[in-house]
Amino acid sequence: MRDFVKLFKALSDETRIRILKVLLERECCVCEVMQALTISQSRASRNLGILEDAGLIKSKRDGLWIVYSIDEQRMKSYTAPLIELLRSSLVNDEMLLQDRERLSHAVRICSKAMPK
Amino acid sequence: MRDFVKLFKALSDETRIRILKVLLERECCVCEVMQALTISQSRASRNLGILEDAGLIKSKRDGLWIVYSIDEQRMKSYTAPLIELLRSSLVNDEMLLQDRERLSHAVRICSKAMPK
DNA sequence: TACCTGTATGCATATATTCGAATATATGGA
DNA sequence: TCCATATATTCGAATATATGCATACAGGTA
Repeated sequence: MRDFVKLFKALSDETRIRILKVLLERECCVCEVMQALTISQSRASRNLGILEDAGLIKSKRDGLWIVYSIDEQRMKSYTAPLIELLRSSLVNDEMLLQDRERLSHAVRICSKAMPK
Repeated sequence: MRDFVKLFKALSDETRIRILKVLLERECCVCEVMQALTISQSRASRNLGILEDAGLIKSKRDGLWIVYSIDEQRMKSYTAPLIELLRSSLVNDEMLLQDRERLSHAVRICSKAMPK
């Protein structure tokens, strides 16, 4: 039986919803997510891990970076309606506008870009 | 903006998933839910309330009883894919088989039927 | 090897959630 | 009005979750 509880738990957090919406725009490495949402590195990493563990996103290594993206393979199965649900809510999402704006200026090198 | 977090929080609990699946079978009053799942009265009432607050189910009074049911009106909007997701998982659900069996014997009068 | 950098994780803490037991509320009948 | 009963709510304890800080880990480079 599919683990609905784990799936919905992963979705029941505002930070993770924001991350998913940003990932619907394009794939991101951890440092881009933290810049887009202006959250800490550990917070970004941990929440990305929870989303991945729930099967909503996947990761691949690209040099020093770990790049996360919506798991299109799974989307075709049971997570598809969930992703569609998120997609349908992208309009008039003020928070997403800000996250997207910051993402457009995000760079892959964090330490210098984000002294904090 | 739709309150996804509240919606998914409501779904991220095994008791509430079981309740939803039972309600997909047929509408139930609180005491039928508690008998079907063999849970306490306060637990049944509280979790039904959470599901209702999230907009997944609705309630109507029938004499002494409050009867809960899937909110078909909302199903047509954004909760539809969620309900479909649940429906698709009804097969091979061992727990549901048991809940359903107990529901078939449930009666509307609790105090005598469930001395506990 | 040694070092730098991006990411993951262990730990402590603040907050949130869940539950049972007890109590409050609401409806219907005598 | 008074009582019985179905449901809702409050309270406290146990447990789970989210986060920051510090540190460990891993890949790239010299």
